[in-house]
Amino acid sequence: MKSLSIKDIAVKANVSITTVSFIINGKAKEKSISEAVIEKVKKIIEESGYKPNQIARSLRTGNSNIIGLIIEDISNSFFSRIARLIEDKAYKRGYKIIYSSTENNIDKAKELINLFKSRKVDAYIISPIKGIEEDVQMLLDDGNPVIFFDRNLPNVETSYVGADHFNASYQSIQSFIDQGKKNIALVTTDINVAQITERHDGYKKALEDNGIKYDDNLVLKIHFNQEENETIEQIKALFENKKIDAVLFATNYLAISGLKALKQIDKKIGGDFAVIAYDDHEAFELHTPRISAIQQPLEEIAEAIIKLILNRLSSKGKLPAEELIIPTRLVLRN
Amino acid sequence: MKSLSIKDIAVKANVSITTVSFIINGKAKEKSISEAVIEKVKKIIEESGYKPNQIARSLRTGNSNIIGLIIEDISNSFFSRIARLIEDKAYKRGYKIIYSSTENNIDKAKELINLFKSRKVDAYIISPIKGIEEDVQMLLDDGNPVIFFDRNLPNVETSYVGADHFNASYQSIQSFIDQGKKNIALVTTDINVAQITERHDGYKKALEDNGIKYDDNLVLKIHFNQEENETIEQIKALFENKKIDAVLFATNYLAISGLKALKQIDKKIGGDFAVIAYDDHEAFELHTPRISAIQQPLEEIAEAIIKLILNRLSSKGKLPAEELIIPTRLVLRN
DNA sequence: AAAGCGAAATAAAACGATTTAGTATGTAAA
DNA sequence: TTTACATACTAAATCGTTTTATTTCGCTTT
Repeated sequence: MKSLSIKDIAVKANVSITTVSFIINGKAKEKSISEAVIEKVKKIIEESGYKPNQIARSLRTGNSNIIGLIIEDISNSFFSRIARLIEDKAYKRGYKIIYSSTENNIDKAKELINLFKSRKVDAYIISPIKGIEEDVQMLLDDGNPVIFFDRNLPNVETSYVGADHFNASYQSIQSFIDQGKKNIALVTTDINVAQITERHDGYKKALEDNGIKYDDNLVLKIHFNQEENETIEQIKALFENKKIDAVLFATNYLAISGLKALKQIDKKIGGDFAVIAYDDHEAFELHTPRISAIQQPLEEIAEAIIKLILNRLSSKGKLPAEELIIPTRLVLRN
Repeated sequence: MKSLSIKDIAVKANVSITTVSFIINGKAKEKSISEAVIEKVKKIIEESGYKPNQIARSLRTGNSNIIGLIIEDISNSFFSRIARLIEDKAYKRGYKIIYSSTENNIDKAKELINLFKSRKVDAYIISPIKGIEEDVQMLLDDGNPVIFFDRNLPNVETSYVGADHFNASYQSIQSFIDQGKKNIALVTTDINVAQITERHDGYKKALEDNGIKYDDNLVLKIHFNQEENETIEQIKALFENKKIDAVLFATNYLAISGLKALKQIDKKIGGDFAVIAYDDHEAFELHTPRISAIQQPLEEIAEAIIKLILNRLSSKGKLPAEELIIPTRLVLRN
């Protein structure tokens, strides 16, 4: 069964397509359509269950009411939660979200941008990776709103919403030091993005400010796409070979692997060994003992992203790039 | 800057739009376009970076190469993992996924179906809830492929992929009984979907088959949309007021809440008190002691869904509805 | 009665692709 | 020489909307 078109409605109501279109789009008054006709047409639309074809509409108007969301991995709880919040908020304002995961693969990220471009999404929300600067710049040059979140690309001038990774990391290390820890390790990833280097820098700075010498041997960089088992082995090696009394995990999935590693070598978390994880996770509250974590205010981040996007969409001219750095919360669980 | 259209390419190459279209769509040979022209046009497309406007293409061909995925909640790890797998597999076959969460809200689910319909998605993958039968039936009547997963709606005849919830539940209870447990509780939700009632039925049947009387007081039905704190209080009440030596949690988020509750009342999991959770979760492996869980084979489920969808998309005629019941795996962690 | 004007409605172009039904040309078969 | 047919290519219709420009009509005004 073919679905109804505006033409079918026009025929049924015995008016022109134009008239129906004006009524659908709330321009009836403005275009001085008579009350009687408005009523008649609305009734027919109601009864027939007609819904305008969004594809035709998009083709004509050039916008899709779709926002593209490009993230690292939808199955990571940080991203899936943010996605859910963004989806909710966008939905309430009449926008749909399409999301897709890059898996930190530059080619896939580029492909996704092209795909979204050919689908004429109205705006892009991207958690970017290095190597896509040019592609993003092209989007911007074409006048598309683009918001980065979680991570930033220094050479691209567009708005950014993210947590204060540097300070979050700094404070965690400071709290270790306040507890009297001296040999503080950092387990991080080797992906080259601002958010990760900021976390690394905060670690360094906190040590230096407290007169502790930075030791590269206490920093473990895990390769992004490797098997979890290998990660666990590397973390075990770190703890077995070095004297360490505190560790900051730079992402929640690293922390999960780390906890597994600690369990395997039976290293207890407690008085003389402390752990903090970046990004909270359900497992941390439940763990015995409970694991301290840096919480990013997801709700605030999502809200900020949507606000920026909608501002850009509603204003014709280009707005200056804004940077929103949102403070994190260190939840110490002991 | 306006993006290029097929017309621009045609002008540049000094051929007709038709010719360009044939070449883009790989019909050049079939339509006997000369090798020289093919080369020339391809070169121009390459150099200019032209990408066909998918919206125009969709309008004309009537299909979008988009599959709509309607789930309960993308931030639930079961769904986000499935989503990721489906996305991956679909992507490799040239399909995009748009997903959206219903939050178990009938109106939102209906709205989503309409939204996807007006966007002309090629197929629907739905984890359905009661109350949307008519809407789905309309989709089917219009010839749209619809696949249910995780849950089924008995009165709608369409393909379904899901785990063997009844047996999973049955086996869990049987394993409790084999360990000598007698007072076995079930913590489940009050949402009225097949998958949840099947889990309940499996619980009942296993008890009966072992000569244990079913006791409604040992079954706690948690209201779906309530605050987690309330859930925890209810679970605490259950354990404090009844003599219970084993419990099956019917979803992973209930298990998470349950573990929190057990921690609060300091009830230890071990020899004389056993726990199994439906759907595995990272927290369970890490928990002390480790928590047993029923694993659904996500990869298999995703693969089955995609296969069914693609079959339906490639065959013109309607195929008979298929039901794929996939066995689960009970992982006992002690 | 002609001109002017506002109200009410519409015809037709446009968006950017696909596809049907051609046309023009050269060559082989009758 | 005509017919047939393959080759190489294209004009124009079409998908379902939005939107610009235009028409039609009745009513005032001069």
